[in-house]
Amino acid sequence: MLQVRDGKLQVLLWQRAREPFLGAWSLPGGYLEPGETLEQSIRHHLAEKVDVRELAHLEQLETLSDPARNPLDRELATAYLGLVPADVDPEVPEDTRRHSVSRLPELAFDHRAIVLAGRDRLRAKLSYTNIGFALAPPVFTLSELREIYVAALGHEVSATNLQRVLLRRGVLEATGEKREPGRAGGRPAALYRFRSRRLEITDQFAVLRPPG
Amino acid sequence: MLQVRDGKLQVLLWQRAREPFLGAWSLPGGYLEPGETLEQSIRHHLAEKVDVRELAHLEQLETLSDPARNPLDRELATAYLGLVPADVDPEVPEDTRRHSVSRLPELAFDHRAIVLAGRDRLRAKLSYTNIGFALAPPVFTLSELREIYVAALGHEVSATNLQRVLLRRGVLEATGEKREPGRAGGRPAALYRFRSRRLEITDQFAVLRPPG
DNA sequence: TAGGTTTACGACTGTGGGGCGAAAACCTCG
DNA sequence: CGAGGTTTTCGCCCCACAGTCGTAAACCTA
Repeated sequence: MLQVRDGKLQVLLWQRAREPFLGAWSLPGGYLEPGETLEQSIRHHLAEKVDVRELAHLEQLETLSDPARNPLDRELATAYLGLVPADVDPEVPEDTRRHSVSRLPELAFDHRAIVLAGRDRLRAKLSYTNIGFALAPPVFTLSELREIYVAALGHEVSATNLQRVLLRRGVLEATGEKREPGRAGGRPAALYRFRSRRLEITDQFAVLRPPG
Repeated sequence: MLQVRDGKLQVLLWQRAREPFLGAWSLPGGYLEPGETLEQSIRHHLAEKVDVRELAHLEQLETLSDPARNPLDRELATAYLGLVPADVDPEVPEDTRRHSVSRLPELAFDHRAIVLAGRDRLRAKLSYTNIGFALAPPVFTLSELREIYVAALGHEVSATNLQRVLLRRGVLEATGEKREPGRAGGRPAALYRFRSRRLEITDQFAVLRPPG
């Protein structure tokens, strides 16, 4: 479960309560119950830690099958990527915390690789889909959106380009309102929202398109 | 297992020998053995049907978990996409055949959706990676490569653009040789090969690149 | 040697991302 | 109430690169 907070991309982790890797930080999850789909299982286990209704996007990453990934027992795991908007701040239990993805502690199992794979998937999709809707609040200014992109992508982003690209593709639309001219002075910023809150591919890959 | 043959994108199917879906066409596969990774299991089950050494590329697609996907029993399945170059023509057993992806018969389980997902994954990666190496023979002319792309993508492709794009990206390199001026007359075509035979991303997604 | 066929390659066009600087719209302070 | 500072917005120019087209090259057959 990734989220942008305090200008950093963070991941929700909790401390394992049993062997193997007792006490180590790990991704939330658990065993699949009979009659459940994997997605239902993810939501179900996540609901024990946080408010799942805030989950704006959930997609499957990969199924790990290395026989040695669990030293005690043979175990398969299917990893999912979940995204939560930057403005939600749900309470979490004592054993659960958010960690910056750029400075992860030691993680149990192959969870470090999973987190990095999720980060990379997110970065790629930020460029060619509207997936930003799952990281941004319902309405926002362009500079707020820029900060979210900077945190998630890990490099500078030009506000000018961001606006041009997302508007041209029809990803964003102006609400018509302006942010209350707050504390710091400066021109009041226009408010935008994502036109759709479902994943859509907005940049058909560059080359070899069908003619016409 | 996808392959371009006779100008069409084809998929390897076999007829099920037991319930459920007895007699229906289905994707090759089988149960995971203890100590195996999923990829080893795929190769192992595929080897019973065809020569696995010809498999130029293999990647995981998705894990299916709908409890109703198998009417008789609860069963998870992890789908893989395998690619075979157009020039290999391995013998297959009696119960196994290749079908055009654009005209699939009734398939067992959710296998139809898997085949279409594999096709779509292939089409996307043809545009932004060098994955063509897994569909093309070791050396080829540009028009041969064009036909492969046309079959896989399902629409016309300009040979001029294909050459420019793949050469500029450094995906292709000329062998220096020319095809034997064969039967039909015309200028003899230069031969090319893929510079690498491992999957590489060659088109970093269009937008919001790091500055510099 | 003329005509047909296939391949190769150059020139031109258009789309869209990236950079930059000026203008707009607010604040605060003197 | 105006000057100066800050933040946002917008227009202009550049350029990389995909897409189109037309012509030249290099082979065949008759």
